[in-house]
Amino acid sequence: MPDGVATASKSEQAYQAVKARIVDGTYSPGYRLVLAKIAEDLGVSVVPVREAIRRLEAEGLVTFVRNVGATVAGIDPTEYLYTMQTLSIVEGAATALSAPLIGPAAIDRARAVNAEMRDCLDHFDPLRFTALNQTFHSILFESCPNPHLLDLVHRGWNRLASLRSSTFRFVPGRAHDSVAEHEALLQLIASGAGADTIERAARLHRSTTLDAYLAQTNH
Amino acid sequence: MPDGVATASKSEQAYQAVKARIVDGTYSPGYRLVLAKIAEDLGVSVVPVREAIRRLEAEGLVTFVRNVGATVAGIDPTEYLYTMQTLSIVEGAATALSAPLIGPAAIDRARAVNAEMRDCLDHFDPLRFTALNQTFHSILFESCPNPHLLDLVHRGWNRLASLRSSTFRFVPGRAHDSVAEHEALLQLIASGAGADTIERAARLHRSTTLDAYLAQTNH
DNA sequence: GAGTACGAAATCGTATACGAAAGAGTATTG
DNA sequence: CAATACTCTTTCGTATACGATTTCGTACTC
Repeated sequence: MPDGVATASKSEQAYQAVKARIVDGTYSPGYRLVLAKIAEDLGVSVVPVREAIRRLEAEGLVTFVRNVGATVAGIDPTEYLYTMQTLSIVEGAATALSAPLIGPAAIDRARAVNAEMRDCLDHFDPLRFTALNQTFHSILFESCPNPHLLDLVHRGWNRLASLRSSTFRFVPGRAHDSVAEHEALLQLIASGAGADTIERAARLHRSTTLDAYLAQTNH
Repeated sequence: MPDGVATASKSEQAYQAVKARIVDGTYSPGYRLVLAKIAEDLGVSVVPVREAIRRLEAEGLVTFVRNVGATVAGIDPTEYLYTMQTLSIVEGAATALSAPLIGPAAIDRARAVNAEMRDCLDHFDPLRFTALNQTFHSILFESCPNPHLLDLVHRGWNRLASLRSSTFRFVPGRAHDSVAEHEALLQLIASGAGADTIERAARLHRSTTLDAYLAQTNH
């Protein structure tokens, strides 16, 4: 036993490392992922790297073509639309299932996060706004008792994270609406509204973001 | 070039082969999947088999523990519930998105399939009933224009197929209701009902099946 | 000059081999 | 007799090596 903590497998290390580089934008969409090169960079052999890449492919973060190679998944607007639509569906449902299990403390936390988001609008801090936005939504859906559904939500967010770094542009007007919608959503949850109502509101919130994106790019 | 058709990779072959054996019940839940043994059976080495197993793990068909091995995924009622619930959500949405794109011809086909299902009830042919049921639902959601969502639906069905072979018991009463619900669903779609209405109906249909299962096992 | 055929380089796909971890069974000791 | 330590077996994890496939550059021909 080299140390106290359980050492992650090489394959897992490679997965985490490559995923991190994709999500944070070091490897931007279209970047060619050469197995041998990544293996050398990480100090492991190609076999675990290959496994990591295929996992990332399954999550939609990379595109893999047989006998040709892997590239960081692209960003075409159609893909973005489909991903957002799917996320709106699964996240809406996850939020609705979470709602009855969200305690007053979590609601307060979410409200505080949303207040910070409002501040970010005044100080124009899009990066922090985006990070807080993810935190806010996490609070709402993390209590979802269905782990499969929760996993789908996480995958959707990851996918978007990799796309966002290059395509998402902060739209002040939309961001303002977003904060207001968040508050409305919290009130719905606090008031013990029905699952259908909450699901509809959560889904609408995301759909509206999608519409804003489309209006911005596709005119 | 060995032959005209594109030859599948060993890894893909292994994936298909093991998946088929799980879905058709040759490998039932709990079955221990030893890499070396499968590799020998399929006439390939362990590397592609390992890749196949990990893909199946990502789809929820097998459980994998590091340094211990893989087993065909279990069937505990909680898992079943979560899977069905998730499927009801994504399939409901996929069906709603499909609805406007389903032509009269497809509706007729679906109606014919449903009629055959009714026959199966008279002749008591649960196996064929189950197969037809899948065909029926496929017709409804296959037109879904969102490929990500469609993929989630397929994964859900696969997952259930592997569980069903050992847990699902055919319940005549429920099956009868099911046929009636199918007809109602078709009428909704044919009448051009709104997406919300169709989604709700499709989801309810699956939830009811889930309830029937729970009533049967969890008393 | 454009298009095609050929060959070399790059990269992936998979087999083989060996080291590492976990589990089972057994001997030993209190 | 129970508990523990130890070894042996099984199986996985990963490195290395080599064959297969694709791609790109270059020369050749029409």
